[in-house]
Amino acid sequence: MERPWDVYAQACPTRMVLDRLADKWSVLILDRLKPGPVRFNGLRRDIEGISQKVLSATLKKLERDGLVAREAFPTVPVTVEYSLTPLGCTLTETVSALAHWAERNMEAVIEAQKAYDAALGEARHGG
Amino acid sequence: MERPWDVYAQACPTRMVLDRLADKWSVLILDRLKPGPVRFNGLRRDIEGISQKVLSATLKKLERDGLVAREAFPTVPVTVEYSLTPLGCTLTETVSALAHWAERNMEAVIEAQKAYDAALGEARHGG
DNA sequence: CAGTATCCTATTAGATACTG
DNA sequence: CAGTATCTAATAGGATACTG
Repeated sequence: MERPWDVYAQACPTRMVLDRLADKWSVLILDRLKPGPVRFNGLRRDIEGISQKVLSATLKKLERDGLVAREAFPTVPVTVEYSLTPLGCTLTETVSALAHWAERNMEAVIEAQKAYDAALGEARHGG
Repeated sequence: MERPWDVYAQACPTRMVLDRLADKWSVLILDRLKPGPVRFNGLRRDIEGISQKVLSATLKKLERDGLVAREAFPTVPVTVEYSLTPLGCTLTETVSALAHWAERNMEAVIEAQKAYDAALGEARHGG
């Protein structure tokens, strides 16, 4: 069963790409992979709060999109390294810009939230 | 009840901001607001596939974050305009970069997906 | 026009246990 | 180590009806 979003994503592929990026975990994984290859459990440790299941699923999507490469080494037990593809590299530059924006403007956003919430409280008491 | 994500978002506010951006609808709304103010039903029409409920909720979040401003005019029936705040404006520049990346690399992503899916099919038949 | 409220289903995500 | 499978709880989102 297709959801409306899927239908529109097909009509406008940009949305499809955006849909992949519009995922907090993807952004975090991409960012974590920037310095170099990382193993599955390394990612799991670094990205606090992500479950094994979601990490696995997200990596698969990123691999399918050609953003992340998976390489398995025939050790015992098996070792698997995830790294950025060239395509993934170009993306992380943009993603970094987003992360930097977040860092720079985090406080402004938090202030805005406080003001908004305070105004709501005012409205409730005063009106 | 707090989900793990919320806990980590509090510890790392960048994640909180990222969490807001990591939403396909937010990106689309921000982008649609770039040229100038748009009314509620205007957004609803322009952003195909979004429901009234989700549009309303997303706009509220964006307003709370100080990214979008809401102005109501005392007409009958009431008219409401949504526009970017200065903070929202700075964000859209970064978001645009992301959209442009998507446009430029859309084909590469689709090719990667095809290759990935084909390889899976091979594996199933051959292995 | 610009929403809110309600109901209900579908998808997601967490916990846990298991495997090569 | 690097996952998959299964079950379940929570949430998001669509459809619809209603309001100032």
